[in-house]
Amino acid sequence: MSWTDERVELLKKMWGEGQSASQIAKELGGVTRNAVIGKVHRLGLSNRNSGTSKPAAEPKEKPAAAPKPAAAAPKPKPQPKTEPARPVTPEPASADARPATPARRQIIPAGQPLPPQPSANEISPEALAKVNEVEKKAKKLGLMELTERTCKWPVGDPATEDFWFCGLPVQQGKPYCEAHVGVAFQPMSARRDRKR
DNA sequence: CCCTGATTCGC
DNA sequence: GCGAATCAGG
Repeated sequence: MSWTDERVELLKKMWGEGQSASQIAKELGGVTRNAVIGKVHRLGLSNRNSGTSKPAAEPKEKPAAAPKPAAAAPKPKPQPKTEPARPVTPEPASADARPATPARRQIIPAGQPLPPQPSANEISPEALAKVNEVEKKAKKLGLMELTERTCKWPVGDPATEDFWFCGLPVQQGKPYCEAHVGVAFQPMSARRDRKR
């Protein structure tokens, strides 16, 4: 595959939209992300610097480094960092209004029976919200579909048809995705309750 | 381990 | 010019 006009334009477009090199490569097909990045650089549009701690030049070994050609290209439209914007959907699982009592909420709110909870039962509401949210977009994988890098957080009752594993990309090392890692690994501030 | 972009250098 | 290999960071 060669860099035809069209392909280059798609590259420019996608890069401008903030797509990653690998995504662009996938879209284009026939090229690797390396190729894309290389092309991006050659095109001189690698501008996506926004504070990456790397202002100074790398003191590698570059004898007689030619100064960058100060070709001033007319840039009336400085591509502002287009933030993809997360369409966060705050889904109030339960509209339990309690204005008079801002007290702590019950344990786990909505229906889903929480899986293997270490022992603690006080997980940050934020983490829980995240879990509830993430379960909506879970891959809902079956046991056989799990791999080394799919979240193995179980949801539902194993005795039911309504049972599946999260399946989202795990967080480096951990067996769970980010959201589930949040509720899985608690500081173990568990309080031995249930005084016989 | 997964991902990201950046750079180098033989082709 | 091209892009795999490599590097550097998250």
